[in-house]
Amino acid sequence: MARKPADQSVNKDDILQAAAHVLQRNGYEATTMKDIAAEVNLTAASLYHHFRNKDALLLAVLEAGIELVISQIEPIVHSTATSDEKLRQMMFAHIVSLTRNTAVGAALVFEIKSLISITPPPGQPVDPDVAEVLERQVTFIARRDQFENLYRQVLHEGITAGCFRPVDVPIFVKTMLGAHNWVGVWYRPEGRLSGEVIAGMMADTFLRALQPT
Amino acid sequence: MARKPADQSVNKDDILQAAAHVLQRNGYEATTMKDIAAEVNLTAASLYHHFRNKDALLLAVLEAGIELVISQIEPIVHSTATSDEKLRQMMFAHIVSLTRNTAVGAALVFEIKSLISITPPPGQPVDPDVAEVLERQVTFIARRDQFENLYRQVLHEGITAGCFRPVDVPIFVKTMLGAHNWVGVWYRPEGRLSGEVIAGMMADTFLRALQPT
DNA sequence: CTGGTAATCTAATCTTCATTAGATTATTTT
DNA sequence: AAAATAATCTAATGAAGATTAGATTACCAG
Repeated sequence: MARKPADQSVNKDDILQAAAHVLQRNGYEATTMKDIAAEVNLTAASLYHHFRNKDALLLAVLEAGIELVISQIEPIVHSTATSDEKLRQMMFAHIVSLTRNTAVGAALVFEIKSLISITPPPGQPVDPDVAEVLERQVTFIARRDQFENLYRQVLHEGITAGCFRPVDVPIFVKTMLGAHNWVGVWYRPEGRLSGEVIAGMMADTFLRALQPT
Repeated sequence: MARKPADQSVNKDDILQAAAHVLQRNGYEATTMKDIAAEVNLTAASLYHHFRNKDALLLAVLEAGIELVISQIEPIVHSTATSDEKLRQMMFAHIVSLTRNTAVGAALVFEIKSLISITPPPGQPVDPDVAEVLERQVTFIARRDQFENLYRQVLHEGITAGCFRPVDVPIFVKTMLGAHNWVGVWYRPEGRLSGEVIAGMMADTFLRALQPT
């Protein structure tokens, strides 16, 4: 009993998807390797063939999530649209993305903390595996900041252009992002409204809030 | 080595505070009874004198949190102020409260999921302890809904009065609450702005978004 | 004072994981 | 088709952590 035929064997991506699902359901600490493995019909031990350890797996989920979102938002920032159009598009894309992939969306919201609390062990000798995870963790946080910066840039740009009223940019962005992130938590595909409709409404909310008086 | 002198012995409230802190730091699953106990200079075993089990303790933290917030928001809803004044006061109070007690605030945001995932064991016989926790869990969720309803009420009221533009109330409320909840995550007392200033800005944001055109 | 109760402690117990070791078998390369 | 590699499995191992059992001691009511 060992290797399955090629077309049944899972790849990293399958595992990431599965992990994202389980993560959404249970949260990081409550998610066991066994749970994840079960989703793809493997045993827990098999996962170690694909990922160093549980932390590395989690991190991979988050990395994939943030990269996906960034890849959708970044082009908009560098487009030639006006600031308010840019912002609308960014919010729309971001929110729709979260509703499409609530698993990753919720993971992004909820698991950062687990992530942050992986502190380097007080002793001197650092296990290379741990070191790598630590490193990627830092990179991930940096990536999140870059993402937040995309919104900040557009805001600044718009304020300077007089297209938006002057607001405290960092606070306004946190306000928006909080609202957005939360969507990944409460949105249900079978709910009353589609992701697109919701995204439109929310974008409206924040754009109106920015209208110069 | 046993009972400490009365003035050094801890009460439930001390433990709740401690639990809230640790919870904020580590998240539910990663928080050990030992961690909590350590904050109040007890051993893990001693906590069981005060709480049935870990779930009951967590629940107590969340219950205290939501009750605190509701107690601050509810009177405003029933005051005689105009809808927009009410809403401003509600948001202000809510956000300030979250910045004052980030421990509980963050717990409220993050731990709902742990809470929700305590599903009744598939078998028939239900441990009375588990039953009680389950029951309180339902009550807690109901309480959260009631809280959300306070915001909905005021929104409706304001829209009917023509004081706010017509928005999709449920979505707008989720948008606001997402933004608010998130404050409990990023706010740092040593940060650039005070809780009050932040609360004011955020309230502004949403009130402008509601202005009839 | 003396018994009763409350609050703690220490020392198990019992599970639940993550992770590792050591096979086993499918695919691919040569 | 033999050798190398990849993907799995089963069966440990080990540690962490919740919970329980059984003292022990402080404080209070009579």
